[in-house]
Amino acid sequence: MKKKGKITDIEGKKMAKFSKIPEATIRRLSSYLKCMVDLEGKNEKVASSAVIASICNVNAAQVRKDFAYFGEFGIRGMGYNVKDLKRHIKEILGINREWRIAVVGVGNMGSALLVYKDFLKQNYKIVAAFDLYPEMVIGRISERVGKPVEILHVDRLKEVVSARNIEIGIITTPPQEAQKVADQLIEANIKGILNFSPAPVRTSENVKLRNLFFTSALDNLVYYLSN
Amino acid sequence: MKKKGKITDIEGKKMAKFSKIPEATIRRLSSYLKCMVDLEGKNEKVASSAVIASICNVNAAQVRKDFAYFGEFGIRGMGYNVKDLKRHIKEILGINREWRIAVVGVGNMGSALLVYKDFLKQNYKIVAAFDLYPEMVIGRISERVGKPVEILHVDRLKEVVSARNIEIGIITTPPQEAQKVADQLIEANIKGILNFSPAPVRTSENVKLRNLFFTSALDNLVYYLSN
DNA sequence: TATTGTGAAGCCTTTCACAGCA
DNA sequence: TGCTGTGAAAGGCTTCACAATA
Repeated sequence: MKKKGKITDIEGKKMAKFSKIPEATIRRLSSYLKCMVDLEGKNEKVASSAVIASICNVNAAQVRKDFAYFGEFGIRGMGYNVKDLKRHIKEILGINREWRIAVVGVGNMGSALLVYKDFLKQNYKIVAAFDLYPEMVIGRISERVGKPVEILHVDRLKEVVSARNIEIGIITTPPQEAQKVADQLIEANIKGILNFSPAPVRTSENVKLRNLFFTSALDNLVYYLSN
Repeated sequence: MKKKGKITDIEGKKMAKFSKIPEATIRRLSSYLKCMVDLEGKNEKVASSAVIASICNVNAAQVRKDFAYFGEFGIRGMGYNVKDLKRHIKEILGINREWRIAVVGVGNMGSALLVYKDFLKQNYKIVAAFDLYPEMVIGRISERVGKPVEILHVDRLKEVVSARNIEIGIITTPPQEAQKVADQLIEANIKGILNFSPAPVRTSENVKLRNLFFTSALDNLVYYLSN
């Protein structure tokens, strides 16, 4: 950080000073992070932008520019220190602390998420699960995945979100329930929603929404297979 | 289609004549399609670009321009016919026919996908499932999800992909198996791979890859919650 | 010497604004 | 009249090319 200092340290937290960070950069940061975890697992200490670029399928200048938005993390002539870069990316993304999550809808997908190991590795902690029929859920999944969290009736959503300091809700209900659940999450003062259900969902202005549509990934793949 | 005819009909198939279609447009088409399905379910016959834009959180001009790459689908003064537009989008994406899929790795996530209803609705058909320990899988999931497809040993992948005309492989193995499975799928002459495992995967030039990293969606959400 | 950090150029995408049309 | 289709302008992102430097 020298000429134009791109980062401010406020109370020990790194923040982008110039908030004109491209959305695409943020998306790529996630993928760079996966790359760092992978390289760390292979005991690589240092990685050049060229190496990172080739793993993540992007241009090397892109990689350097993406990092440069947030500071000077590299060593000229060498590359980037894998451990340090990993730490920096986590700080930038805000995932250098635990995020407490509720899963709403404990069907097949929901129960898969309850035991999804990659969430835990990344400091994402599912601390509550809700369903319309908690007793049936327990019968359905308990012998298979154990009992990672108690399954509660969805009526208790607001109370429990508040009591357990839950900031993010994941919707894994059937599509016809998705909007209702979103409304309940908003009512419970959730901060962000990740919608796994294949239905469009509206939120209020102050609740961030991300959709994760499985078929969209397939649609995209198929388009490029067909054209 | 009038001045610059953006579409050719070759053997009954619509194709983009000028292939300079933005990638972002293709991503949005998927979301417009979900919107159309939703509106159709609500018995809406016609939708303006403004309505579609507001549901999909984009600009109305964007919506019109996206469609205009492929033809003139709208009616001035009216909007777009929901059913027709849905059909057009499916044609453009190439999902107006069945796509045969194999799921590799029948753990919690894999078995959730085997019975994921939205795939079927969209003409995505899972016609084979593979695991390292098929007998154990059957014990694990059969009483819960029934037996949508027979679970086969992964050794039979190449043979079965060929015999069943499978074009797409979905990887839902633990991360440490992902690359090996990708290599086997490539060896089996698969056309495209959708990687659900949280590990980076390399493919050969002629095999298209899409990653669907759950934590990336969370990372992105969290970044915007933190900043 | 190898590789980063970065202005500047070029390219791509979005938005505006309005002509064209049902 | 109301909404689409689209040229042109604006804006944003990526890539190039090279100075800076460990």
